[in-house]
Amino acid sequence: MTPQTWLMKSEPNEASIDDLAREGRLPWTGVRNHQARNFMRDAFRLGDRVLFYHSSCAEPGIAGLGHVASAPYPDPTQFDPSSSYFDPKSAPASPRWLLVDVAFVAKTPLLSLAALRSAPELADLAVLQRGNRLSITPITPDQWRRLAVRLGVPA
DNA sequence: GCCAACGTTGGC
DNA sequence: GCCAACGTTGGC
Repeated sequence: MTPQTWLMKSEPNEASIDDLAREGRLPWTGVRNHQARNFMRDAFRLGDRVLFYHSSCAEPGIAGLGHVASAPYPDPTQFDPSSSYFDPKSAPASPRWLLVDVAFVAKTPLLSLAALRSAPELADLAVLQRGNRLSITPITPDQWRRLAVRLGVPA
């Protein structure tokens, strides 16, 4: 089966594409939204493509590529009282929050949010829809082909 | 800092 | 189950 593609938002002051490039792979900690968690739990497959999106920063946009590098497993920060992601309602026997590891593939020239919005052929991206706040959104195969052109990478 | 959008909480 | 209040996200 051909890999699916996901857009995953990260605040670069927490984890940037440069952090991922340096570390090679990172656990995608901190997802605390059921819909985003369910994507990782139910739909992610090893090797799926990840579009690494910088959010809540001076220049939001797609900053690089990765791939899904693990099966889903419990996010350890939910059990850590010193973590801002601590969830007192979660127990190790029945963890509420899962994550996957994401591996580095490549940095791309920043495809900024402004550039995404100004590309008519990308207007259907979920991340551009009014009111969207979801930190993980699916990218269709056709959307990926159009994005690859803009990113200057092979589809 | 502002604020639109949307999710969650909790009283009823 | 309804819904008002409140909290969070995230661009600007």
